[in-house]
Amino acid sequence: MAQGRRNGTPAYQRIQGAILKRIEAGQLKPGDAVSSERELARIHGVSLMTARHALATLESEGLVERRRGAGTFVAPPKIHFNKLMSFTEQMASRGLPACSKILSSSILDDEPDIAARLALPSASRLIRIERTRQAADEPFALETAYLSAEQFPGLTRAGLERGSLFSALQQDYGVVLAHADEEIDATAADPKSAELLNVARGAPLLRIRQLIFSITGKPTIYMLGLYRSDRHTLLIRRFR
Amino acid sequence: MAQGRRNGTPAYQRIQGAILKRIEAGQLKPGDAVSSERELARIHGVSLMTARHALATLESEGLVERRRGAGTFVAPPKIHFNKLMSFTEQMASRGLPACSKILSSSILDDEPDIAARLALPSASRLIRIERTRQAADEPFALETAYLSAEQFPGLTRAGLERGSLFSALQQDYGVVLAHADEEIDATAADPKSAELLNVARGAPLLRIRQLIFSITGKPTIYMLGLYRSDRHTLLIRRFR
DNA sequence: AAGTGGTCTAGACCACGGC
DNA sequence: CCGTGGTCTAGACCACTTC
Repeated sequence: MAQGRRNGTPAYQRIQGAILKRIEAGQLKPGDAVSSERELARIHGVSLMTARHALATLESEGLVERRRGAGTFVAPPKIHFNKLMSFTEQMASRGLPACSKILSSSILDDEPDIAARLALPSASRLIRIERTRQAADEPFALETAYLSAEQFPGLTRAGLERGSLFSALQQDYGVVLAHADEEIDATAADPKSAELLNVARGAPLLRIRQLIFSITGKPTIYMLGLYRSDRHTLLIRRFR
Repeated sequence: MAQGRRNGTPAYQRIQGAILKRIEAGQLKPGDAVSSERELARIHGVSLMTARHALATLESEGLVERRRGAGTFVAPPKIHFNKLMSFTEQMASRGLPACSKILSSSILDDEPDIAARLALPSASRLIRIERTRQAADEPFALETAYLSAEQFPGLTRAGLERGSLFSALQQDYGVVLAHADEEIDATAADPKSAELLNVARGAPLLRIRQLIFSITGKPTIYMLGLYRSDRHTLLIRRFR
């Protein structure tokens, strides 16, 4: 029979799909045993190597754990460390009410450094959006985002008040964000930031400069964030 | 013949080792083609599936890229984002000379908060090691590590001057570290830290508190680090 | 002892890339 | 066209865990 593709999808992907469906439906919970290689091979009418391949790649994606002699088990809930989330998503995931206020939204045409980071010609027109972020009526962050004015015409007036910048890019411009490289350090609050964040001048702030890439690999947003360190800590997980 | 293990190592790992050796020796540079599946199978006297497995897992580890119809190529220089590395490893990977100085090394028995983070009974005896880290003759970090005194007897005097804490744990106690959860914020330098780091009192510092886990999942080291923000930035990459 | 994952064989056909 | 990686078969033995 050769490829057991009934519909163009490789057999091992169909098997993975069947398992993922049961996990998403809640029939399989973390720690539960998944069908064994031999069982999957029998059920789906494939060879052992194919069933094995399905489980092996699910393991490398962190969805299941395999223990020799014991079986294959649904992996513990994935922890959302190091996830690229919009502010709105972050707050929602913590169950906190969030709001943000746009301080300014303008078009610049002489920011060669930032244009370069976005891989644009030096004199490109850029949208700059300055926002404060607050939770529980207290501002805790100041974020300035830069995007290509050419790529996102009309963004300045778009529905940034009602939703997140991330979802606006996706819904209005079809741009899906994939990952961000961030540079993190500490800095002292300058007078303007101090006032906006309601802290003393010179107070330590966490500074995060991030370059956010779309799934096509194109640098899309450059964002500078200043965070009150008494209201915000960054959690990351790193691996060997 | 069944398993082609000549020395207990699986054949696919021997093949990977041979490839990695050539990469490390500089014979293969990023972008260079690696031997094809069929070639590897012939050279090492294994079946195609085995050679394939060797390349497939190297790919999932990000060491090579495979392009259908074209071949397998050494992956571009690995970016060490979000990697758990010892200070010594970090500096070495940047080609910088590094050194550290142990300020104190002592045993404490009344640090219930820290003991709790390490999942130890409140009154556990803890080793505390305070070090400054420096590069180019200037201190840029102050790190305080806490470990179980019971788990690591004699560590205080062990060869921390000659090598890294990470490698000492691995070589002398067989403990291999796997990942770390970190909490990052900004703080102002207190008088003592300011003096040790040679900055003004109140200067902003990047503070990283990390709990480092071994491969067995046991919390093993609690480390508090203070970093001069003018000499050190943290780079991370996050994904959707 | 029975069942599981880990490794391996010696082939096969397909889809794709570059010449 | 030829070589590449992608998928797949129908078995095999080994090492390990669980009972």
